[in-house]
Amino acid sequence: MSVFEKTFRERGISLTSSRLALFSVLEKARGHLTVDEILSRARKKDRTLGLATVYRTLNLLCALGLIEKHEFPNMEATYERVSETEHHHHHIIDVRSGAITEFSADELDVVLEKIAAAYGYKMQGHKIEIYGEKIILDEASPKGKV
Amino acid sequence: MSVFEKTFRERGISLTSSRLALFSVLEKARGHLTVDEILSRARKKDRTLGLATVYRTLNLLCALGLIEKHEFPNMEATYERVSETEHHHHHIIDVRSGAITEFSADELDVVLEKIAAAYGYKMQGHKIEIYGEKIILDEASPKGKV
DNA sequence: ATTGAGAATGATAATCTTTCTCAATAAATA
DNA sequence: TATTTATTGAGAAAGATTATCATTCTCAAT
Repeated sequence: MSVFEKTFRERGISLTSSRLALFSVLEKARGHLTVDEILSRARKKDRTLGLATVYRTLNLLCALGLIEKHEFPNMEATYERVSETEHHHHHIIDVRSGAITEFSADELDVVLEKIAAAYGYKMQGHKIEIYGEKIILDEASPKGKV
Repeated sequence: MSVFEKTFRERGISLTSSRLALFSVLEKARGHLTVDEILSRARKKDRTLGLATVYRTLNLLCALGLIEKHEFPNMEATYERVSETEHHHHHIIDVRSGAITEFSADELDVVLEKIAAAYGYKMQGHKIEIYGEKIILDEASPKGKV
């Protein structure tokens, strides 16, 4: 049984065919999915799935901590499964292409926790985004162009 | 002359009464302002100012690096003047109240730059958000409640 | 298996924020 | 001051998400 399904059962939340179709898409997917990608993939399993149900289910899964929503500037929102095995990760956003690269930086957690504490907060979560440009190893320069 | 005005002159960008009204609001304000707050404050100076112009000018000021846009989950977007004197800062978001606290952590910049470099990126900007709950110094506990 | 109460659904309307369109206006330059 | 061009305001439009509501489904108790 999938983790999503297990969580729903444990919590006594109804398992419907819409939800199972969405579980399958989200648990199977690698990386970030937009709402439309999620809808069209899930419709292959459940032909009548509606957009509102997708939003409702995504919100529910976020609230349960099973998926994460990502909103980067000038980009469509995306959703991603929270892995049980992999660490919490952060993102490098390519300012040119919008490409997303993930990285982990667990060593920063304690630093951020201390900062939070210094301001009287108990840290519950954090988010780091690096915006940058891909370094292109220049193939032209060596030729000595003026 | 204000920094905003100076920048516009240097770049040869038109100075209109709409823009001057908005400059005054943004340069004077402390902290984060929503679009509606900005519009209503600026309308006191320029009675006919339109919403579209507010958005256009905010986008322009963001592009020039004079203000920053902040978008936190489930909150209205806010804008904030980029200070010439203060450092770049980050945010602690109170998950209960939505209150925003600012902090600086320049020592993390170099760490993030290294991470970016390790992935082949030249860092151009970064954003750190800490989500947490305010620690309430409990006044009841010391009484020894069971 | 059947039932009944409540939860979930799909379709669509509504909402909210932001951008677009375009005729009218204002700014900058000569 | 005339001319050229950019900017403006108003409202339409777009895009994303949520609300509404009658219908359908789930699930525990029969």
